[in-house]
Amino acid sequence: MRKEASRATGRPTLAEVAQLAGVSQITASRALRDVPTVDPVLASKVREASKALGYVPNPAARTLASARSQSVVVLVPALSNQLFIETLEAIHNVLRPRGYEVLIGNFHYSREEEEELIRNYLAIQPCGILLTGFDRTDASLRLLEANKVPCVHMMELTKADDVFSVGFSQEDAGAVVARHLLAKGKRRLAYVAAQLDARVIQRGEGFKRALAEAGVDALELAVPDPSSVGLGGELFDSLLRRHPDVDGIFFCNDDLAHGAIFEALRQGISVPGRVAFVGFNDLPMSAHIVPRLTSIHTPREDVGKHAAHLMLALLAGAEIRERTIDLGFELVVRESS
Amino acid sequence: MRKEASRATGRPTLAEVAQLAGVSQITASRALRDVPTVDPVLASKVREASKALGYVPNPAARTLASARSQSVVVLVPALSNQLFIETLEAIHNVLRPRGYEVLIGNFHYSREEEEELIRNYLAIQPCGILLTGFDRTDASLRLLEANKVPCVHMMELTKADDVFSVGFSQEDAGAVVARHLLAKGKRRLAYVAAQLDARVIQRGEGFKRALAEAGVDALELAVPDPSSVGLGGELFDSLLRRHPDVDGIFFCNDDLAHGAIFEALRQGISVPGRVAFVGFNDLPMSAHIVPRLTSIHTPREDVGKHAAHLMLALLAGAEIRERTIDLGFELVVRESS
DNA sequence: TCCCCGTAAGGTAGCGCTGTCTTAACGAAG
DNA sequence: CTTCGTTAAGACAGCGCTACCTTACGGGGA
Repeated sequence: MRKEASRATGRPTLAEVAQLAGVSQITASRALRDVPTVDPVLASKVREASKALGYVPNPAARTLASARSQSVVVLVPALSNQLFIETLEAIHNVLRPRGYEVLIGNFHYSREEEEELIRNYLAIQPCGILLTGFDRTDASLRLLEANKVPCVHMMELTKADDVFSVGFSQEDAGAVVARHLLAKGKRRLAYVAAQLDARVIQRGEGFKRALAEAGVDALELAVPDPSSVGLGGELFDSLLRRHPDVDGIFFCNDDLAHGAIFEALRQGISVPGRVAFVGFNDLPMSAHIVPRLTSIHTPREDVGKHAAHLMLALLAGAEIRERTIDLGFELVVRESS
Repeated sequence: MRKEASRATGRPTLAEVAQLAGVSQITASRALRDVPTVDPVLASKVREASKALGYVPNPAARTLASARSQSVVVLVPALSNQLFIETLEAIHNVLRPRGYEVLIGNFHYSREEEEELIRNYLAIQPCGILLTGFDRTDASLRLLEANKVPCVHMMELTKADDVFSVGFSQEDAGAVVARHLLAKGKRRLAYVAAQLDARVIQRGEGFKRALAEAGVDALELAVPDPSSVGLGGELFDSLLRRHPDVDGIFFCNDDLAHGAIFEALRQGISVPGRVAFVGFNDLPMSAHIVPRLTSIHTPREDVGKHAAHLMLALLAGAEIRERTIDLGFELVVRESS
């Protein structure tokens, strides 16, 4: 029986579980955390008692005592992009069933905002952080370093082997698009981009490098504004005015490409007859739009899944052989090119 | 100076702030929480000391001591629907700057999964819960009741005045669409729906009721499958086969309508000439698709914003006069009807 | 036979904060 | 001048859990 301290939550505590199981509190604690030094017989007694009482551990007490929460923070640059939603969902599906809380931070493509989020989230003593890409402020890096929180980087890869990353080569994807458009006989090619984050720039680099290797010049129209369907139409229109002879466009994401398709339809411009379009990410809509959009299919769910599993391995203190997981990408050729 | 207990986090604690400010620990605690019984002079001393040390409160300790966390749980039926993303973003923008953690639970349109989430999230002793709609299991209701967590319901409204809700009338929105299509001279009208949650059904009821009042029969094609662009095309196609004379369709959301527009374009069916389309939610793409889609614009950001503010008022113990906040909706007429 | 050491269980003492009760101080009323 | 009520500050005792250290026990080697 518990003493009637008015501040108690009323929920069963570890002490009650231990008492019912006839062991000490610390043994019950160890049994429920699967610490291997506990006699299996005692451990099962503890689990029975826990179930009988409907015991649920108090995360706050655990965090306070161990100076480490069961929360994993995930920082993404946007939620408006369906891409990251799918990654987050995959992360959730791995971590939640294993008792981890997933905290989402949206830094709106701002390094400063990301730094602020890191600063704030460190207060809750997360057991791990999943980050998007590698481009962040020095202060962010120092904070992460000083707090010794395991980090996994998503979406991009790196040569550095002291960091963990799960993703694919954005540059290679750009190059594949370039070669695809060249193979289709297109020669007057452009990269149209918005929201110029590191990955968007890498895609463009890969695209332009592959064109240069083929001896073809690349046009480019890149604006820092947030990406949107409407912007895609505008950018296509202004590119076309400046370069009426353009015959192939690589958009840095599908949203822009969708907007361009609508604009082309309005202007009566044939796609891919007069100009071919290629998008990036392969959002669900791209398979249905008229004309269906050729796009790079990115493994965003798998990125989330693998990143979460890598984090689990780090938390378990496992020896990691592969610090870089390249999940590749796939060019899905459809009607628009 | 702190004693060198190896288990300490190394971060400054409230005790150190209190010592530097020359007050007791509890006074420092009260000062930083803006408890009104603290002398303003002492309070400002405490705030200075806190800033000087770079003090950040430990949420776990606070939660353990007060038996209530600074976390607000938000339960939504889906993240794949852009609608809820915008609502979540608005909630974040209100609650995070005020020191609350926002925890997102996605119950995938499953009452059972929602119940499970409620059960699990109660373990962290959230200070409030934001819920979507009113349709949940009895066990869920009992859990919420028993734990005395303040709740705010989003998206739908209710007559019951012992609950807090922020949203708009889904039925009225359906009725407005019906009257709009009738005004356009359409007489062979259908409701096409997927993912039949309470709100989708309410929209259909409003639509059909308004048609009945005008003496017009309503066709209906409703499937429980998850909504998607592809499904919209399929549903439109099968409706058209069964009822080639249909001349106006209300889709339960924009995704379905977009898919139908693509399908119509493929089949060479004129929209709105032969059949008019109306969507629901007014996603960004609807203003750009060809033809631009008529839709009900729903105030999802405002729903999030107002729900969060209502929660803040509840947490502050304020007296709430308006327990129901009706934010309305707007029919945006475009080319498709 | 004794000692040492490895392993499993327990005792103890916090982690950092806040609820509750108590005390101190002060002005107003009798 | 005393008494009382009110407000502000502090003392104290946990909240529920786990890290750390200690103890108990048994087996193997000298």
